[in-house]
Amino acid sequence: MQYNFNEIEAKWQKYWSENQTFKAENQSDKPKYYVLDMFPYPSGAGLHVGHPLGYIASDIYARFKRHKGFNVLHPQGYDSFGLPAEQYAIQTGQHPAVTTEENIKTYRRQLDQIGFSFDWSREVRTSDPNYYKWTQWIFIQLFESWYNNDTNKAEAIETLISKFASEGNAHVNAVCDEDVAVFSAETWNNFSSKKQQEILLQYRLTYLAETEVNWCPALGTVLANDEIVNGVSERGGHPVIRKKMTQWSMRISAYAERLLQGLDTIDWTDSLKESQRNWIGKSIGASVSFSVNNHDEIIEVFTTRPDTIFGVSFMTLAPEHELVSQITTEEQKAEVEAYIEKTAKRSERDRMADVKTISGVFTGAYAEHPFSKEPIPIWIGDYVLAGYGTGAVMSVPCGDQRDYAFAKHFNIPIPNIFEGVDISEEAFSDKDKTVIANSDFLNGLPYKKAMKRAIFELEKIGQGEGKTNYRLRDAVFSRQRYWGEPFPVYYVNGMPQMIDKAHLPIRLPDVEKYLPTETGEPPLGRADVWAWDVKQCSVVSNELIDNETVFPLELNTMPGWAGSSWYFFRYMDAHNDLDFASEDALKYWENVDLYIGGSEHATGHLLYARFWVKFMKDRGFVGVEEPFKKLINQGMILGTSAFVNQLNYVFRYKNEADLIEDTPTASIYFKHVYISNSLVNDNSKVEELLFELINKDSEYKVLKDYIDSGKFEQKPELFFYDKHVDVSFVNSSDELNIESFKNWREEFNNVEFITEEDGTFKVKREVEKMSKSKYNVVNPDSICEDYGADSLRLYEMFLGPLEQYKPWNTAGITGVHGFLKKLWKLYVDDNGIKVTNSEPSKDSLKTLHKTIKKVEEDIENFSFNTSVSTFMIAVNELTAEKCTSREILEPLVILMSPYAPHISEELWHQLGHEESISTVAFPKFDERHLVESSKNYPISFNGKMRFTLELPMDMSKDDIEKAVMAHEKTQAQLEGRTPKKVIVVPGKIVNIVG
RNA sequence: GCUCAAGUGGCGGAAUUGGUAGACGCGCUGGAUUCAAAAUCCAGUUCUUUCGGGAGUGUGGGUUCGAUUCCCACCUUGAGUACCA
Repeated sequence: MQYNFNEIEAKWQKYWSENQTFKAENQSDKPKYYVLDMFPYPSGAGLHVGHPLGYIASDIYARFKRHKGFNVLHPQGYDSFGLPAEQYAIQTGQHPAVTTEENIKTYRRQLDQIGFSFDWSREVRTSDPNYYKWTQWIFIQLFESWYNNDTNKAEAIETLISKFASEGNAHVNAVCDEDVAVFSAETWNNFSSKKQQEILLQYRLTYLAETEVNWCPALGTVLANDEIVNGVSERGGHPVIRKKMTQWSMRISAYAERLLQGLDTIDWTDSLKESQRNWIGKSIGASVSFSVNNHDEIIEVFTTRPDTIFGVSFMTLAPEHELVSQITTEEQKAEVEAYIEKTAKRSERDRMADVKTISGVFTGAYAEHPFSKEPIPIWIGDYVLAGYGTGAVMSVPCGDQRDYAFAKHFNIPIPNIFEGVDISEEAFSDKDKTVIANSDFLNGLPYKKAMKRAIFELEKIGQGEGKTNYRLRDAVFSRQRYWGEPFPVYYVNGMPQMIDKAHLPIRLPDVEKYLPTETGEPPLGRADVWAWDVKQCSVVSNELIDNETVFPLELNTMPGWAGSSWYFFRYMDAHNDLDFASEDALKYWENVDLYIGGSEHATGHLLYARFWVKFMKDRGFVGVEEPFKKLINQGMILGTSAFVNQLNYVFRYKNEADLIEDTPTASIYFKHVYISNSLVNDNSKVEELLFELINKDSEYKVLKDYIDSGKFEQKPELFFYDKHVDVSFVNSSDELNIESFKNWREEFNNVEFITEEDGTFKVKREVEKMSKSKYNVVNPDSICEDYGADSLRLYEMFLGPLEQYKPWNTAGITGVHGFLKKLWKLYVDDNGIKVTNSEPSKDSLKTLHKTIKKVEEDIENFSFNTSVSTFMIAVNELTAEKCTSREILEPLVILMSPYAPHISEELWHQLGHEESISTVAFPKFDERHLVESSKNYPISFNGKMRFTLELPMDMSKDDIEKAVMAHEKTQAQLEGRTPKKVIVVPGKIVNIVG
């Protein structure tokens, strides 16, 4: 019987699906284990071989845990809201729901053929109204909550309202907007309802605010900072400008400290935790208020070095700082305005690229030093960022290199306040070695003490206090898109109102076009039926808006991370209509034990999900503080792109007089000539071939004309332009199939090739991200067809460590495929199964138990690549031993089943079992089988002598000493010296000392 | 600049409480089988050599009887982040 993988795989995939083999129950006697993949966005291009890497890893782990007796939840779903479907809809007019549905079908088919053990009965889709109903519900809960700093958790907004009604807001310690006015209980109660709502909005965990956003005119939407790369949009590369808009925001800053602390409780990689820590950006210091001379204004700054307060010799404000216009003197006005205008023109990019240039302007105003009362000149400079801290700094040139450079540049004095430190060349910022001098009450104090004292004194005079600052800022939650969750919000007198839970979901309305409206409103502005009738409690036509019972609905939609911030809870109870998940299900599954996905979500999804979970915990909706206990980042599988070298000749003009518009060169660009990669370095040969071509073909006469004109240097310079070629036209020796390439597209029909002498044409190779546009995509479908899903699974694991980035190379798959054939032959021959009940040999028992031990360790450590090698060795050894013993071969096939489930399941049934292999217990490792009879002990003697001595394995320490001593005695006799003393060191080594 | 990760044959990569470096696979070489090819099987494959051996895990030091593994400095590559006061 042959190893017919296609037949076997189809058979068992059908079996698993029909028998619901991997359906997880919400209660069980077994311990629970939750293995989750980051769910995919179903793109139109389908899966390539890079996508399943993480899924294969998590599937191996999930299957392993089932063998180990766990009740495993291993679900999958789709993050199906997103920009690509919308872009496609804009171009084609197709409803995103339709294309999304099609893409999901492709994904499902491709996932199924790889044989994952997903429980598809729990599938979720973020764009499904039954799912986003609960996304909307969570949004409402955020709206109905505020963050109480006293209890350090989120509370229902009603508790805040009753506090306001009974005592005002003076003693309320909440995370809120900075500009909240103080009011008494009486004033509160006399406020109009609208005024009350306005104030409450300043406290809610999601709130409307006028925010400066990154507006991308081409996409008609707002982008998050992490969606902008180098000043242009990540998708499409369109320019991005700053614009003010009223947007929903999430008060994630309330959770900054808990998000930071929580990192210590979870098992994530250090690098990932580090990037979250950096993103949160905690710094401890003080805020200090400086009064401005001759003005009422106060400038507040944040500093991490209050101990250097006596070193302040100037202040710097960001050019965008709101006080700049008020404090600037008449004389300086023109200069300051010119500077502000100049910096506003510079793009973020320019400002970043040009860190070294120092620029700034004096405002003419002076602030007063809180202690010395000396006047301090106030400058503006673009090295101070409006977005961080208060947008103003107290500049201490002796202690901060940027302040130092600024002071040097503008000849501002640099007072030294450090004991025994030379600051003539650069600033001194080593906190540990700091001793303060020339600083009144801080003299002689080291950094930490000086800092405490400074804060104490500042508080005493009411001009400052200790403060912790976070870089993490509130997250904008509105998107001007169509294909996202609609907000369950309507507006009465401009104030947002939440729609009651009973009427959710608020479904996406139909629109004619998916573009923003002509007036710049989001696409939902095009909807005709998009108003809320508070009497009927339903969405009605816009025409009925009457300011009494029918009101306009929110036009924005939620961002991509809304649906992905809580989906792991929905899998626990995916079909619940009454709740996002039942209490029992939440209590049983708790949180994700193992989460596998890419590291690109380090500061996006992974931070937002943690934020939402903490909020849901505070409000009692869930019982866990962190969503993902353990997290593994799988690396990416890269593609090996192929390029043809397109010729490009550049001619340099001889005489300046001939230059056209100062361009020193003229170039000819040979669209139709490609040159084999191994020839590109041989210029003389290229020229020879090319000139041959010129004489032959009139199309290249222009080159001849150039040369004959005499205006140019004799020798043109040669450049090559790389052009992507579909990798399917290239064989493993980098040779291009010229015919296929010519037929690929019309423009290539008549191209010329400069080939090797043997007529072959070599392409250039480069490793890049796998992508449709780079024509380097390898499709898993064809791999499954040619080698089978088990081969694909094993090979993806075998490629290298899970976390690493590695290029795909289809050639290598023959190795693991050959191994599977060997495995098959070990069990089955032409007459069917050949496994017998014969007694296993010692050697085969040893092979088996060695394999059990290694594979179990590997899975626990996620070193799946070395397991595959271990299997190969085991099968080679058992084949060599002609092992047919059931006692060996049955456990072996269980070991294999997480990695290669189809072949294992088939062999398991051939061995006469009825039940699925996935329910069988993992083989137990027995150390006794590994015990060797003897072992080579390395013996060393003061580094001068070294030999090995073969001794029985089960010898005691004393016996080893005796044996080595005996050996040493004979050795010493032979060499005519006195024997040395022998000491056995715990471990593998024996030392002999003099 | 800072933070993190990593440098081992032609290639992907094994090997750490410090103990025979290069497992396993690809590729390559030779052989068997075949009319031939594919497939399969067997042997070899770090470099070097006067066939005794010698060198060898990015570079230079150090600790150790012994270092791919630990320490110091440097170089290179990748990732993240960026004027964070």
